[in-house]
Amino acid sequence: MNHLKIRFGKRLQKLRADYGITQEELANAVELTVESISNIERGVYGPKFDNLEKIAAALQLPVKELFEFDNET
Amino acid sequence: MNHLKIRFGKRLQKLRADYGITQEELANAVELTVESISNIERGVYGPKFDNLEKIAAALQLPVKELFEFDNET
DNA sequence: ATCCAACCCGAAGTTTAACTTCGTTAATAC
DNA sequence: GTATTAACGAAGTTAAACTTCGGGTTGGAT
Repeated sequence: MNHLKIRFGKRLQKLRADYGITQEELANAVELTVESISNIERGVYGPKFDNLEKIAAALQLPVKELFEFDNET
Repeated sequence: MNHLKIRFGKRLQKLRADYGITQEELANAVELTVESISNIERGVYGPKFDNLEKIAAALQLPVKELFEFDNET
């Protein structure tokens, strides 16, 4: 239905909020700009593979958690 | 310990084998070359976001399944 | 009311990961 | 011996990911 990028972005936004950090703090941890984090959360683009790993590490989560969407098997 | 790319590649290789198709057949379904599938399975690089989605679709799996590794929480 | 923090949202430019295209090698099976 | 499947390198191309500007909005302090 929705793109993966959109769903991933929303999922990231929620997990980051739950973790209690700002886009800027996540950006620093992942070594990206705030704008990039914003773009990723809005589904403008997905992160490249290396940054997927860094994002999961920053939030202290396994990568698969970032792809755990509602309504999915 | 191992890179995400390596673990992802191995996971993909297993899931593809379980699904019973060749690299070439997956490549056709995803609109990539066989060499690219080979590179991804060997962890040379990870797929871009759009192709992540296509790979999961081709194997009729949710994306998160591709990141379900052994020994992980 | 205004300052500030956090974030949204384009547009235009840059970088480099992802991808392709060659070619070679090797194992298995028929 | 020849298909099939896949590993593996190197060199070149493409476009997704990322940056850098800019301006705009919201909500909560002071």
